[in-house]
Amino acid sequence: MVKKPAPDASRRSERSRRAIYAAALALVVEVGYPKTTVEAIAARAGVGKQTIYRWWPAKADVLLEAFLDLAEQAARELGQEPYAIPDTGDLAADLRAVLRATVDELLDPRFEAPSRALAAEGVVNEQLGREFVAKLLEPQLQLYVDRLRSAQDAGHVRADVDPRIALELFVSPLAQRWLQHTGPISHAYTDTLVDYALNGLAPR
Amino acid sequence: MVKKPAPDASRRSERSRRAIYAAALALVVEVGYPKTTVEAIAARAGVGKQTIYRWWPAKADVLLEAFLDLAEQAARELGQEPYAIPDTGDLAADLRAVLRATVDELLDPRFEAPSRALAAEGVVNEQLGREFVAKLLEPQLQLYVDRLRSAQDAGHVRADVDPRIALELFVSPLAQRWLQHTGPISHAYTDTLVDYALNGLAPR
Amino acid sequence: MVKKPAPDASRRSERSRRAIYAAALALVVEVGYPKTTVEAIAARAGVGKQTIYRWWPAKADVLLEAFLDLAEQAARELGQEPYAIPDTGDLAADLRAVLRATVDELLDPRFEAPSRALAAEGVVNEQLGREFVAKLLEPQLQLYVDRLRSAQDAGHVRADVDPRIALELFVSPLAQRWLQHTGPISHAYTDTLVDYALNGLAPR
Amino acid sequence: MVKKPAPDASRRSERSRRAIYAAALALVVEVGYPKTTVEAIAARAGVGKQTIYRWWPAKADVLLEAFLDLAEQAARELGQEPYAIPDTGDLAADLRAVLRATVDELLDPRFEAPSRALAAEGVVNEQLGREFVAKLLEPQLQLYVDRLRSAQDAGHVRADVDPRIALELFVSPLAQRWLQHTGPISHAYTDTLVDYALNGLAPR
DNA sequence: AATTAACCGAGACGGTACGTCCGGTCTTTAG
DNA sequence: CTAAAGACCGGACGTACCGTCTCGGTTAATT
Repeated sequence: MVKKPAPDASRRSERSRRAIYAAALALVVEVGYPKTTVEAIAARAGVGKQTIYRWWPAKADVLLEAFLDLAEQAARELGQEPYAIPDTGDLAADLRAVLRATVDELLDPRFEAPSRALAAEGVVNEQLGREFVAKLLEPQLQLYVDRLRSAQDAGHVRADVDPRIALELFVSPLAQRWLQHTGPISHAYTDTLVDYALNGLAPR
Repeated sequence: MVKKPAPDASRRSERSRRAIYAAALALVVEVGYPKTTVEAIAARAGVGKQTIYRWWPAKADVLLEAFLDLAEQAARELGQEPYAIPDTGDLAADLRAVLRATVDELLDPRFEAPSRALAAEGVVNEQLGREFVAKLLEPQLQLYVDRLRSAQDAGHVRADVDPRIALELFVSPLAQRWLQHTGPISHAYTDTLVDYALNGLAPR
Repeated sequence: MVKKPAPDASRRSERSRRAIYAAALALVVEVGYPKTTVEAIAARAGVGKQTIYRWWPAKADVLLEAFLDLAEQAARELGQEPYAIPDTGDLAADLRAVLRATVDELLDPRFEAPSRALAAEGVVNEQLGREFVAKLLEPQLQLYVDRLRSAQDAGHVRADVDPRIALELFVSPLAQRWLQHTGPISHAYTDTLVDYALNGLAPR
Repeated sequence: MVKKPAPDASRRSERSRRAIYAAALALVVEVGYPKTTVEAIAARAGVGKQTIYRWWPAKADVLLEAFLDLAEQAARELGQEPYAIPDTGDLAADLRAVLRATVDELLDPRFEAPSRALAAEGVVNEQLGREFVAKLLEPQLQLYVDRLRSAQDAGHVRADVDPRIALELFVSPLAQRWLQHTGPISHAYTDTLVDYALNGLAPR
């Protein structure tokens, strides 16, 4: 086993890192993931190829980091308290609101191409998939867990329900429609999901 | 736009076609989808590259056809009346049974690699994705639609529920866990899904 | 040891071969040997890089073949009986004539760049050097051997002289001046060489 | 034209300079000239790359200096009065002696790799070639000029002979055989050269 | 003794070319 | 005419070095 002598991260060029993120995201949007080449990212970023290979093992990892950065940045721009589902006491309304926001994001072309690309790569490349889930998806799902627990405390959801599974009744159908084109996604659709699923969770 | 003068399908070599299916599936299992090259498929199948390009536009289409063939063959082997969900009158039991069977199939390594590969390609390649869904996924989902409608007729499911959406409460969570590695899949898990979701669909 | 499965020479593209020769020679003349890259040769010849690597192991070998081809072609153009030193009976005159012709060739820019490049590579790359000598240099030196032997038969050169060594008295000084820039080369210079050296070979 | 502000030679690290010479020579011997990289020289010498680029414009110049240093050092070790051909009154014997010594040096592996490398580079890189000739070759050739003039004074060589050309009858054949592998070199060979050539220069 | 200026080892950087691999096309030979 | 074989053009891959640059850290010479 030959290990590279890990480069000195403290001397890393911030400028290059940002340029690479931007180039990678732009190219994925413009020409799609498979036609996005490391060479093109380097050229567009005005960077040597080695600078990419020095810091990332593969194209997918570049894109993952770039996307995480984008998501973080977007979150920072958007809201002060970005990491929570509203808790107005009305669980159905809160879920409808957050799912509608998710629909909007999934339809935003700025996000669609790169996140679709990452999801695809994650399906086939398990290591990347797990990182994608751990860093991006799971934290968001955790918000649902929190909100559902709060609803359980308020007696709006059966106490024996596992929130980590319950949330999938809302989230997974949307995810599948989006990922696999198994159907259109819209506010009406997510509203319906909330309607159907919440009944199953409510106390008898 | 230059169209190729479609080759004469009647003179196509059945032997080559089967060899190509076998080689494609074997390679996807052995080295994964991205490292499965048309060249390797041709070599392994003992076939000229042109024979592949003559009949399929791209690697993904070869694999799709190969997989459809595999699925059909497997169904035929299994024998029974393949295209239906049992209808014992007990909707919950029937759904649990069919979902458990799905779990088993998803965990079968013979199917896992190629179907994962196709799903991934379908995420990013919309045209292929739609074909994958239309030819493989949707027919199976339709079985759920049928079974749910039957349950509606028997009064076990609210009449105003759209079965095409309702089925996603059972199917999509499983699909997402499998596709995105967001959690383990098991019989217990799908049983729980049926439990949670069915409550929401039952008449009050 | 992994051997490539030798490509089928009978299917080789003559067109590509000639284009590669032309491109290689042109580039060596234009930008010099070290800046002549395989990539540039391929681009200029309108050829894939692999087509070069398929048939030649290295840049130097391409150039060697290209130059041999050029030399052969030039020889064919020039004379009907190209492979002989004139034998008028006057050894000194004959040697002067052939050396003057050599000087002219060495000063011809069409030949200078590539042959200098090959000579240089041959100095450092023994395998190539030997091939260069065997295919190009030695055949020419052999002509001197023949002419000197004829002179020995005529009694104009000492019988105990080894022609293969004797020829170096005329040829090597010129070669060294040209190769190593140790002095200017001209007709007067080679005439002087013939004058000095021939005395040493003449019978007492 | 932008000129670098010439570095302060008085503060130059002697230690680095010697380490670079040693590393350069060692690498040329071990892996050959073309595979000797500036990076490897720096690494082997335990020196930053910039330290090399600060003091030398190119790899070839490093090697030239290193070799000049080696030659000087070797000469100093040998002791005697290095810069002269013996003058015993017997020109033939003196030339045989010095050429035999040259043969020995050319066959010494310590010298062969670097001097061959320099000669090769000099063939193709005129600027370096001229420096190589001026600093190393020409001084040695001048010794022959001196010895031949002395022989002319003694009446052993025709007065109208140009010694600068005459010396090439002895030296160039040896040089060509060595440089271009056109034949083996040995004491017997150089003795023969002296025999053939000297006759041509002797007064009638 | 403190300051300053340069060299120094180290190595990241933007680049270029390497030699390999494969996509998709075209050509040849056999059946 | 199909099919196998495989050469072809094109172009991305990941690697190796190029020559430049920036970063602390010595080390001398100047204050």
